[in-house]
Amino acid sequence: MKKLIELITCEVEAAFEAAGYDKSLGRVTVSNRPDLCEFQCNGAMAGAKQYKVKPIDIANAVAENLTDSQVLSEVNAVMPGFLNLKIKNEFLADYLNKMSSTDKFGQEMPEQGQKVIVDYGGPNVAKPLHVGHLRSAVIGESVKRIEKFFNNDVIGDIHMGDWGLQMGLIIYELSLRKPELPYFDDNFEGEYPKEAPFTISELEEIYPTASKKSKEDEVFKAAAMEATKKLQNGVRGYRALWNHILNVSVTDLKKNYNRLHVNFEQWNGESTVHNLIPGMVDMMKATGLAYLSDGALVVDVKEESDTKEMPPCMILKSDGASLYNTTDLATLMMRRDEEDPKHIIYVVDKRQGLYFEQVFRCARKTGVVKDDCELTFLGFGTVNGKDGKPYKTRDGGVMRLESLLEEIYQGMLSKIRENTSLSDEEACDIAEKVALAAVKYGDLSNQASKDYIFDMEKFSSFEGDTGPYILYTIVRIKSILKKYEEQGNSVSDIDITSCEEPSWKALGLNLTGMHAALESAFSEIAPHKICAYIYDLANAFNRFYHENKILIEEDENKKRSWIATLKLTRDILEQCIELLGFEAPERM
RNA sequence: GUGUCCAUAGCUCAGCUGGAUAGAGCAACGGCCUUCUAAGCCGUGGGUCGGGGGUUCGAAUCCCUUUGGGCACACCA
Repeated sequence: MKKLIELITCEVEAAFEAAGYDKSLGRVTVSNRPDLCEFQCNGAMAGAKQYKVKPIDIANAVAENLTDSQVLSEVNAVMPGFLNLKIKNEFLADYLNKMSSTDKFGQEMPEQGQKVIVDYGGPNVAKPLHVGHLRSAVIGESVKRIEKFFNNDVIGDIHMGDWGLQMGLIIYELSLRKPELPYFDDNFEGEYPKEAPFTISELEEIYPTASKKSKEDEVFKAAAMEATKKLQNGVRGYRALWNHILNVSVTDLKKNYNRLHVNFEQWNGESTVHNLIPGMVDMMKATGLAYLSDGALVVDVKEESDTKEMPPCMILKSDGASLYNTTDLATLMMRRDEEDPKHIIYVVDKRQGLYFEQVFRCARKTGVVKDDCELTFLGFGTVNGKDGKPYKTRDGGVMRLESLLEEIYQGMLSKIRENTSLSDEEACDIAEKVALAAVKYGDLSNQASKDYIFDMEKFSSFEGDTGPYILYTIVRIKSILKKYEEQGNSVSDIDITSCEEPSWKALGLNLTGMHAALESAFSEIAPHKICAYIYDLANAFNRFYHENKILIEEDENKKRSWIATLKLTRDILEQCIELLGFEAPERM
């Protein structure tokens, strides 16, 4: 269904036309002066020059044509030429009823969905997740849900780093520690053990140790590179070991991501496209686009319009080994052939912006993506501590995602226990939900591209523009609806009818704003627009709640209408937080 | 050096396809619970939107310039 603002715009456009002016001047926006009006149109001032007429004269003429509008209750032309508009309460009530009874609240969307892939530029295998991975996961999950809401067929690919030197480092370090393992015996022909010879915690210790050694010790590094090569060449024992590393890591990753309610349809990684690389490289060489420069195979991606330096995109290192670029390009090629996506969104650290620009250009030039496939780089900013520097633990180490979530969860749990006397089981369930909302809302309410300060106290304080505030609002509504039902009433199939309470109208107008909010969140790939919207909506509801006693309202019709309005408010809020990737408990 | 992003209240941030008095939250202060959850609501104080110039009837918003930051700049990912 059409957005409310479009319906009003239609009215005003017609009035402009009837007054002899261009109808494009009739664009209506939400008022920035709620004390004066609900909607406004500034077209009279824009048109004054064009028609050489005073803006106020145009505004007056247009207002004249709107006197018997079915939509508008009030039209005022004020100096210097604003058109201040208010809509009829009955019209609003009608509109809200239509929203209630229409699928997805009447949100307009493309009829034909398209295939979209979200690439999380994933975590490295064998390295613990940290706050940086939080952003990718949380933003990516929300983007995925928004895409899905708008009828797109969306695939999330975690895209792990599972193939480079890091794997060689781990394998080589392991060969020093446990040389007796059959994986290192070239003559071993039996079946390798099913159990991995290490746990996730050991793995997480081995990798940084080996990484450090390789930076300090050339010999170690060379041996690790040799191990990498053997792995990539398919040496049996190394492959078996690699599988163990992968399995142990993936199991751990799934545990963490499950807690975040983040899911991936694909668990691809750099290794997935290993076999595609030779063919791709040959193709790039054959077309003459790839050439040797300082020993490395590169593709020029410079364009004439560039004002900045644009280094070529490297396909192979001078030693002939593949690198990040190679696997990303090969992945694009694989997706082209297997999924044929129309849009690929990379949710990765914004510092990789230039790198992705190179990859995108190279991909276009060499045809590994089709022309009809849009490529988007959704770069996110750094998570900082209160000192404005990258987030660390108290002793300066990297904060593990696991510990971070646990800390917030424990904080929530003790607060909930203070305030309520719920069963342990319910308290834990609520704490988990509220903690998740706190973390996700805290992240998503910022623009993705900006750095933000991760302030555990702020997120746990439950006050102001936070996830818990949104949940609390929803729980309040649920509680009222439940009480209403307990009084023997049904909350479904009730119509909203208009009333005179300003706080009701303010709430209603806010509800109609959902369409524009979700639409811009979708088109701009900006979950924070949803946060801003539901915060406003929650405020509007809480104001209404405090000004009116719903359950003891004596006018039965009014009461029923209010209940229906509450139900719509709850449904929209829950829809929105679902798009953000969290949910509300029944009580809190 | 080149490019890019940023600079708005004491702090953290909205607002940026130009519009009327620049908004929230936190912090400070003052009200509101015998009535649907006070994790709430209402109110007060707090700003030359980094500086300068320009375009415009109108600029936090667009353009130029300047200062101060962050980040990136082929064999890491």
